[in-house]
Amino acid sequence: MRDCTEIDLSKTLLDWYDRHAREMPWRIGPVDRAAGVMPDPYRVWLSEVMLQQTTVAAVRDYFIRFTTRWPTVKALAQAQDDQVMGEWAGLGYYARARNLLKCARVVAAEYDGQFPERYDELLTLPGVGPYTAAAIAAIAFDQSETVLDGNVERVMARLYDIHDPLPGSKPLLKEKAASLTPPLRPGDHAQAVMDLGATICTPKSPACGICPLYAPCLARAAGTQTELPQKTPKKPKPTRLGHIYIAQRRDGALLLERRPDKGLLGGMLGWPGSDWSDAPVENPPFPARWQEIPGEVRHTFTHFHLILRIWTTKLPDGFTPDDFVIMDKHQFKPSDLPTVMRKGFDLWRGQ
DNA sequence: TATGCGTGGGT
DNA sequence: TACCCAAGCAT
Repeated sequence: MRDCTEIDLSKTLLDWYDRHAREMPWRIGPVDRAAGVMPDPYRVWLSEVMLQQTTVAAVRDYFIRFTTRWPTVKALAQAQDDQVMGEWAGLGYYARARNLLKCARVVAAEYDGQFPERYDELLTLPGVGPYTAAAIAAIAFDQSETVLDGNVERVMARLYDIHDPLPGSKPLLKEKAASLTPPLRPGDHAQAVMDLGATICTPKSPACGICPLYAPCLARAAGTQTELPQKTPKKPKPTRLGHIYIAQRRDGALLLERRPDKGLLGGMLGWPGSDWSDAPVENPPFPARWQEIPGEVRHTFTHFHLILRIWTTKLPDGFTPDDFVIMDKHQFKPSDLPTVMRKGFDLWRGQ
């Protein structure tokens, strides 16, 4: 049972959304939605997976390329793994791409290409967690589910002036968010809260002066909005070192490797190399006169900084070492590489 | 509950 | 520069 205040807040938010909703390739705007147009669940799912920990600006072009190449979940389910990994290259968190394919194949095979509509059933799909399941149920199927992402956490922490630190405060924030979720237009409501968090209730300098929730916001009243939400402090990132080896044949073909599915950059194409550590052990893919090229690659992952040295040599004709991939000049695309590997390629090509 | 997992943009 | 942050999930 909700009291009148939450209903009022929800209506205020929807009114604001009706006027200020952002346009996105995967979104059905409030006007079309009011006319009965519903989004394609495949596109909602794909966009939500891409948007996990990733900005709208970074996702837009990837989403267009994916949906152009694979317009339906059945089409995606039939794609080859390396084609999907290549198309995902540069977007990061590559386990998402592997789970994307798994999920597409489950939906194609077990659901005849129709996404399930219920939260708990969505939650069983690979790569679909509590946020994404709620987002799909609310946005694609207008079910009254509550999304809790970074935006919603921030908006709720401020609206209710909650100082308990994340992630411990998640249950409380979810409870607050649920109390605002309306029985009607839950999809628009979910997108409204997230739009508010992305454009008004921003992390650094929230635009409280133009916020539709200015009046009821407890943090704004207390002047604590920029301190919220509180987060437990992060650990410092160590710096690791490594070597990579780029070998090219006379005809231009390159020696690469497909990385194992588990772990960092799992399933992606990359250059053969050493381990990444304080004292990496040099580990060329075959014995040769390897030359170190000037400069280094610097890259930062989620939990460590990396400095890579680049070594190069000629790849002998007719040489096909086990556990490596030889890519012809015309089939190799730098854009198929994860960014750290593309940086290595760029440095090598530029010298 | 804590940790591993990418990348690019903003300040 | 060195953080912080972004529509989280799997283990």
